[in-house]
Amino acid sequence: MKEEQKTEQVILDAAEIEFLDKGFGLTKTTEIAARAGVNHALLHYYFRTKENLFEKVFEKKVHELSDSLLTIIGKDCPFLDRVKGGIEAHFDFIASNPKLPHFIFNELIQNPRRLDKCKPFIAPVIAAVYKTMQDGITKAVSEGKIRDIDPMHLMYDIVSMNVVVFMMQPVIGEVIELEGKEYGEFLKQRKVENVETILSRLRV
Amino acid sequence: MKEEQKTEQVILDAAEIEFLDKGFGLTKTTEIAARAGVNHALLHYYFRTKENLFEKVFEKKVHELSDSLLTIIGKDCPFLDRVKGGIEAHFDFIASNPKLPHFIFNELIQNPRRLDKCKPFIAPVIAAVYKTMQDGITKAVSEGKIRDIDPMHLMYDIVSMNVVVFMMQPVIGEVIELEGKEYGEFLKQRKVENVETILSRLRV
DNA sequence: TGCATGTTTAACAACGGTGTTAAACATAAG
DNA sequence: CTTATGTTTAACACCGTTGTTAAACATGCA
Repeated sequence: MKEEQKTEQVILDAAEIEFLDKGFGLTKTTEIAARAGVNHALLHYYFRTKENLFEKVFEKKVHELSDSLLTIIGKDCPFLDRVKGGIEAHFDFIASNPKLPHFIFNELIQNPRRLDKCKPFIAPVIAAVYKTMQDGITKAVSEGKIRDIDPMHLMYDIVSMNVVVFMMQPVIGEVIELEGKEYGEFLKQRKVENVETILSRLRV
Repeated sequence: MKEEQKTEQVILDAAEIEFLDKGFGLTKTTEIAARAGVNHALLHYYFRTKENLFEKVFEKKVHELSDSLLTIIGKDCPFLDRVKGGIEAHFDFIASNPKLPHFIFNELIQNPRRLDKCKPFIAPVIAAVYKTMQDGITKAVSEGKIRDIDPMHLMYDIVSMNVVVFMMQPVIGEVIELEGKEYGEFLKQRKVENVETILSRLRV
């Protein structure tokens, strides 16, 4: 029975890699099985359909992505420091999961029906982040520490800056080398730049 | 012969819509034919293969997207005004072609071989924008009008802010209504916010 | 020992998508 | 009128993918 769970997990791990790479529509169950080092009949034995298997992976990934928004609200400290920490934490998360945003966007575009299933647990997270930010902003503004900003726009600013870096990585990776920079070095600079840009927007 | 070109164009237009929506892998040639109001045999008569048809569409789209970078360099005027105009023009372009960035990224991820074919005409555009920006920045910095910034980062900042708005539209569209805002209104605000954020980053 | 469960093997059915072909038809141009 | 070309119809071959099934095997547990 331990063996049983282990195999299921091996298949799930393989499926995660394949789905994240190619999306639902272009992933072949046979290749998942091959990656898992397992017969393709066994995959159907455990999950019956590709759709079932996908949903398990997808839900997990949606949770990971929406939870990542929570990293934007960091520890309790002066607002600007908090935003800085939040941006950096979020940046690091995306750096560790570079394919995640594109994967989620793509699946939701390709099959909007999935949106209904995950809206219930995305919405509260956004609402929570929104509220926490709102409080922080109101306080910091009243203290004259920052300029006013709609929390939704601040979230968009942060997510935009952090996400695009990694979405464009496969495309720009080689081109950037033409400029003589290592891509790793560029990423480091980019993190600093993202923080600096958002903070500039906030500073009075 | 006029008829001939017209039909070819009708097919290309239909293909463009389908490919932009679903990507190469998930688009069916039969559906392209159906949308074009044309028999599916005729499609093969004109283009022989799905791949051929796709390449025609893809090249056109890559050109559109890379050329859009040129809109960032607007008319000749004080640097900050120029950047403002550039951001707005770029924003408007993406607004008119909201599916374009995701489409291009997706195809290049799915089939990196395509990158080689379009790198030759993307690279010069980036280089041109880079150089023009570099000149503008150097001058404005020496006049004490802006803080220094790497042109590549400035490009990234602008593209990031503008692109994500429309990439997340299908996902966030409904959620944002919960906040009581019209999405159209949100977009208008977003355009202002993008300009403001970038300009804040530049101002001394 | 024997049973239950996990796993493999191998073959198969069903389906859908790509691309081909041949025959018929429409129509404009010579 | 005749020919060339664009177009439709309908049928087809080919292939890959999903999902199923039956039989055999391995292994641990009763």
